[in-house]
Amino acid sequence: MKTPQTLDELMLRCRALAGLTLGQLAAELGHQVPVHLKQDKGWAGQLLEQALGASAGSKAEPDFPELGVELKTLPIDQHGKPLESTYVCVAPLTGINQQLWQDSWVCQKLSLVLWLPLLAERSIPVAERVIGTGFLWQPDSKEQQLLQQDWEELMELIALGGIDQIRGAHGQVLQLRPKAANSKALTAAIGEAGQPIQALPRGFYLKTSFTQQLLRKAFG
DNA sequence: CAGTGATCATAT
DNA sequence: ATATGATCACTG
Repeated sequence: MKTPQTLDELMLRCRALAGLTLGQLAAELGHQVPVHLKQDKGWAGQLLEQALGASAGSKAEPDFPELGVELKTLPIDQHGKPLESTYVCVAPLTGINQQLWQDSWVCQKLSLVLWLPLLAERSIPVAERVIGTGFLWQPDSKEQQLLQQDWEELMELIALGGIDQIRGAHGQVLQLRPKAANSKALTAAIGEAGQPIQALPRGFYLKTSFTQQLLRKAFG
C-alpha cells in the first residue's frame, strides 16, 4: 500500500474502509484473522495501518510522516463508548529537566490524530468487528490545556523522584501506566533522593472519558 | 463493571 | 532494552 501523498487522499481511503468488517479487510489484504487478540493485541491496528498506507515498523515517528498524522484505532462498544484507554507514547523517566510541553513527545504525537473507531466488543468475533468512520482531530485550546496540565504535573513528579507514587488515577485526561513486557521489566529512573534507580517502564495513555468527548464532538 | 496494573507480539 | 501496535484481567 503506497503511502497517501495528501490529507485528502488519506481521508478518502479512510472513508472507503468505513463499514467493512475486519474479516473483509483481512481477506482483501491476504491476512488470517486471529480467533482472539490475546496474543495479537496490535493486530487490528496494524491491519488498518497497512490498509491506509502508514509507514510500517516501530519507528519513533508519526504513522504518516509527510502529513504529520498519527493514526489511532479506537475500540468502542455499540453505544460509541471507548472500551480501552489510548496509548500515546512511552514516558521518559530520566534526563527530562526543563522540557517544555510544546516540545514533548505527547504534544507532538497528539497534534494531529486520525481516529478510527472500531466496534470491538469482546462478544463480537474478531472477524465481524466493524470499522467505523475515521475523523481527524487537533486538540482545541481547552483540550490542549488539560493535556498540558496533566503532562506537566506527571513530569514534575517523575523528575522529582515521585515515580512510584504515580498511579493511573493521577491525571484528569492523561494518565501514566505501566508499559512493559511484564511487571519485572526495568528501566532507568530517578529515586526519591534524586539518585538513579531502576523502575518499571511507563507510558502515557488517554483516559476513555477524554476520547469519548472527542467522539461526541465528532459525531454528537 | 470501571479503572488500574499487567501483559503479548514484533522490529530495531 | 525501547519503540511500535494495543488488549487482557484482576481488584475494589
